[in-house]
Amino acid sequence: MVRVRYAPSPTGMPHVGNIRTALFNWVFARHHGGQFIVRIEDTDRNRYVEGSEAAILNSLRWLGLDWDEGPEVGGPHAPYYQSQRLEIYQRIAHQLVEEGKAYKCFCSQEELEQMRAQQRAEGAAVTMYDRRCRRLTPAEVKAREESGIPYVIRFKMPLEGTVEYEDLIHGRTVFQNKLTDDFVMLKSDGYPTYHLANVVDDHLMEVTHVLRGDEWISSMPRHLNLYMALGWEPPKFAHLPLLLGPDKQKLSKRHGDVEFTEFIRKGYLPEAMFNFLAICGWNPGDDREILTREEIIQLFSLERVSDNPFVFHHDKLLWMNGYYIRHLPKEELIERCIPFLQEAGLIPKELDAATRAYVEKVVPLEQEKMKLLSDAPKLLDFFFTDDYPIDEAAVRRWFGEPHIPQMLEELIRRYEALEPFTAPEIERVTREVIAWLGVKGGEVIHPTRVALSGRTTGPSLFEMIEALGKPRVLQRLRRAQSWIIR
RNA sequence: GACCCCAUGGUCUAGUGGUCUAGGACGCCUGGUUUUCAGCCAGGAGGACGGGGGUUCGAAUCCCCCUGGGGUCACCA
Repeated sequence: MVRVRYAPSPTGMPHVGNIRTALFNWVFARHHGGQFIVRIEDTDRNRYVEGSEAAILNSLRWLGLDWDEGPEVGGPHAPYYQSQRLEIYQRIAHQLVEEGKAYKCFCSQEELEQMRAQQRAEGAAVTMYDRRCRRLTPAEVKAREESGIPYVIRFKMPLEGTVEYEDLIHGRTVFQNKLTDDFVMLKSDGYPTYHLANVVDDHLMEVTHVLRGDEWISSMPRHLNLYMALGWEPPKFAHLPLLLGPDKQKLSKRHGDVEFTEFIRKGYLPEAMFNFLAICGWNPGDDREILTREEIIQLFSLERVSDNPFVFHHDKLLWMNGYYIRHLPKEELIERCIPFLQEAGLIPKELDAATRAYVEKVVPLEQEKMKLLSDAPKLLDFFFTDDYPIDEAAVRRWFGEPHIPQMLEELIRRYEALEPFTAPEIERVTREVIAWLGVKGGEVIHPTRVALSGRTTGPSLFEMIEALGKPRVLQRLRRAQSWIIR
């Protein structure tokens, strides 16, 4: 039975790279008919960010990544919050001390800083804990404990030898033990560090595969040695390629929009995000890139996960989102656009039947142009309000043309009498006006569009006129008469 | 700096010794369609596969070195 886990730390808003890791774990579990566990690694009391856990869980739900064990749903290995499992880590840490595999370190922050400064002064490019407390005699330890000096528990890294493992993505990797210092397992506040808590929980929760970012590779000697010291069989490891910013640095806040909730807010579709995240470092082995969730689950394999870092460019995501929007059934598109139109204040929170019908008529007109659901308000504002931007340059371009006064007059006269007020009929009479004026189609169509929407681009004109409705059209055409430049 | 990871057009990726004069996608350009934009359709530019050595009849594909980029070196995860 495959068991994987996503182990976020509630120290900030979730990040795309982080959610990508969650998605890979979820897909891997579902592919193998295994279980997906969510475990909250809230062991850093200083960096805890209120609300981030909810944001993380909501992001998973939004993407449709359901978890078999974890917060809210519980499970056989509860609790799934590390802050509620402190006794376990403490017990194990002290057990390792008793077995001589770990030791108490009484060095203060100041002392450590001093040590590092000293090492740097001596020309060391990198500092390493000098293991001074590892050499303390039992009597010295006892004395310090009795005088109440706070301590941490450090793991005794082997001073020589190597550890190696077979990474499911990178292959065999070897590390020299002497290069890693005696890392802290248990902090002086009694909380475990990532290394301890992670190893302990992955073992206790019977995790079979650890899929996490490449940045963790360098922690492998710690984790491997811990597993050995505890006499536990380590799970299989697969380190996923890092997501990079356009400058090839590890993706972070300074690269702009990387907060996952920001993508949700902007109007990306969950199915598009799911698809895109899945191909961030993975491919099905053929030319397909647009894949359904089912296809991804079915085709997923760690062998097809790339081992080179992935530069995250928004272009392609945006394209893919537009693709998914274009392929959305109309009713679906309408439902998803409504909240964005409400948010923009274009329609009320409570929709009456007439407004709803109007929305249903208008939204599909711009479906193919939308890249984001949040484009809807910008694209459609003039349908809902008279307070929309007017392209002044376009007005100057058209409203000095000699045929405009007559054109407006004719259009108003004919539209007013037109029944039914439908696109084909509107097109018919508009073309009559064009013929009557003896001008090219565009010379009527373009200025009319400007008169009705304030801009030079938009939906197909006749459909747009039908949707706007006769009263609004007449009112705007009359207003446009005041724009005429003589 | 040390250790580790990575190296195919701007970006993502296919490619696991010959079928590659390197395929696909995004982006870019051109043309077509159309009342505009978008979309759609059709074309196009852009890589001698980071460099150098090998191995081999034959290498983008295997090996070595170099170079470049990245990650990690906390009582953060």
